[in-house]
Amino acid sequence: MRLSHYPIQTTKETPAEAEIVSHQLMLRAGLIRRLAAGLYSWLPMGLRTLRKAETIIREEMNRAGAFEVLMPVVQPAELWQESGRWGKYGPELLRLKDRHQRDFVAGPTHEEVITDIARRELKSYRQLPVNFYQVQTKFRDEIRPRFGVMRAREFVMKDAYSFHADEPSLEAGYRLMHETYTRIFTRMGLDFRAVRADSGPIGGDVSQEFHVLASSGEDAIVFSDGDGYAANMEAAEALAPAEARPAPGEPLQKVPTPGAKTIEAIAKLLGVPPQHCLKTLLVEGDGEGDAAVVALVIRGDHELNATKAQHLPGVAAPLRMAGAERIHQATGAEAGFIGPVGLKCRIYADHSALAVADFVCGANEKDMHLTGVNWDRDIQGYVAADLRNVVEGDPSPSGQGRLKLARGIEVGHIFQLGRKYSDALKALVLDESGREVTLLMGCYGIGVTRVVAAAIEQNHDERGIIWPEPLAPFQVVLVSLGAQKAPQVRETADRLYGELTAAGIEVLYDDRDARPGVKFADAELLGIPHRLVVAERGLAAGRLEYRHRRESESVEFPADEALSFLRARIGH
RNA sequence: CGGGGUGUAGCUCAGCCUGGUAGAGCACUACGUUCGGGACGUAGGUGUCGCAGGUUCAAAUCCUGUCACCCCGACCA
Repeated sequence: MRLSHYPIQTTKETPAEAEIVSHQLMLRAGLIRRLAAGLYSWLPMGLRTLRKAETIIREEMNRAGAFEVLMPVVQPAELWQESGRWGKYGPELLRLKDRHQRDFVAGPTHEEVITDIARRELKSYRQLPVNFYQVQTKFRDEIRPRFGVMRAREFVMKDAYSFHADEPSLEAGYRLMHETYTRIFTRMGLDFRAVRADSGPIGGDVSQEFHVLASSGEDAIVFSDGDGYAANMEAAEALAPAEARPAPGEPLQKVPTPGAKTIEAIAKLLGVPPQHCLKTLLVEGDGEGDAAVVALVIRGDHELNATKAQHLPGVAAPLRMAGAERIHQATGAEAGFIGPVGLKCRIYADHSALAVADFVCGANEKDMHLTGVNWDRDIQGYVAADLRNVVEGDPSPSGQGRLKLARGIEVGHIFQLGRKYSDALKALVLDESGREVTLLMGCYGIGVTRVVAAAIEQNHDERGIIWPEPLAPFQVVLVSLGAQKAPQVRETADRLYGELTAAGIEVLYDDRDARPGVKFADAELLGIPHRLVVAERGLAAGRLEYRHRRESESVEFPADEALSFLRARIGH
């Protein structure tokens, strides 16, 4: 492709709207343009990369025996009513009416449609297992779209759905997708981790997320340095401390703590470390009276894990903190002075909070705290639970090593759905003995547009993008310098362009009448892996210049060996 | 949804406080010089100052409303 005729506009200045580096670089390199909040157009250069990602995904899905389909973006409300999600899905679901006032949705995902296909097409266990996938546009009306295509409202997703007659088959299909995703992200040249995700009350290892590691990632992920354990923060288990709790050594005392509503303030005021202060969070319960709130007690230096909390019996899901009125009703005090002593509501205490003796907590009385508090002696009827986020250095739940924290960008999610949709939509097949059985389902997503952004987030420098080679829009950028006044430069570059292209190499030929600085800067901003420079200087000696985007020094080589030289570099 | 902020040329922004002929840089067009790391000169085109009302002799500027966009928050008492 000749750059002189390629519709692309790069900019030196960073657009004000872009906060993270991938968004900035995608705009500066002219890969995408914003149409409205969370809606982006892909321009030719950007689309080439998006297609590369799609192609890798398709090849690996096909290799795994999945079948590509294409389902409608617009879906009838009836299907969503049938699955129950019409009522449950919040404002993220874009609802539309057609001219006949019939309700439709812009599909945020396609479980309903694929299950409808399955119940029509699948009649016998002999047709199973089967995996259908598509690469298609989704719409989710995000509260706050941001970070460009990283969290857009409209985005391209590869979604796959597998159907099985029994659990072992579902598990095998799930494992196959795990392998397939690993192949996909490996082929893309990304540094990624598969982590356990929150699998809900069902339990078991049925949901995993694939994260591209990047310091700017929105998600906290956790992994062990001593074994294979990896999970996202929501799902990462905090073990109970191994050491036994010391015996009570102090009497229970009430002390005035005027205005000290935070752990930090109390720790400072009373001169105790935060881990000896326990904080009591009141959340809404799922009942009336004493069951209207639930108390959660964690150590002052720990954070509540909302996902864990909302799975506890008696806690309303989704988790909501109790309002000031509820807090007053349940404790007689206000937030900041709450403690577990004397509470009538259900009390859950985090394992690590239970290991503390002679601790400080709120007195359930304004401007008062208790010191020398002890479990069992002063508080009874509590239940031990895992309530907190793990912290760096916690022991690995699977036994070996300590936990480390990292940031990740979720680019894939695989899930054993079970019968949730097949039950609701009555997707059944006949088994070997002629009995009707409900299909088991797995679903597997990859955010294709997000993968592109994540690749940049992980691979860039101050000059621009550094594409992993499998995702680069072009493999080679061929730069001619001074072609206007040196005909042999133009001739050589033209000939090289023809030869390399004929050899099947994707070449972006910068034949523009621009100054060297402009050409180099654009080549680096665009992140093309291999750069070939044709200039009068080297050509006089019969030499060309090569440089990889990741390297800082160029190398020269004989001009007539260009093809073999490049082939060796590209591995083509 | 709550709080904060911004809307002026294709882009980045100044001008607004203190009302008086709409600006700079980048980008774009032409010509000339330049040519191995985002050149320079000359000339040129470019605007419903987000939109609607209001105040005023006069509004980008003041007032009211409205729309759009951005940021923070919406668990950590």
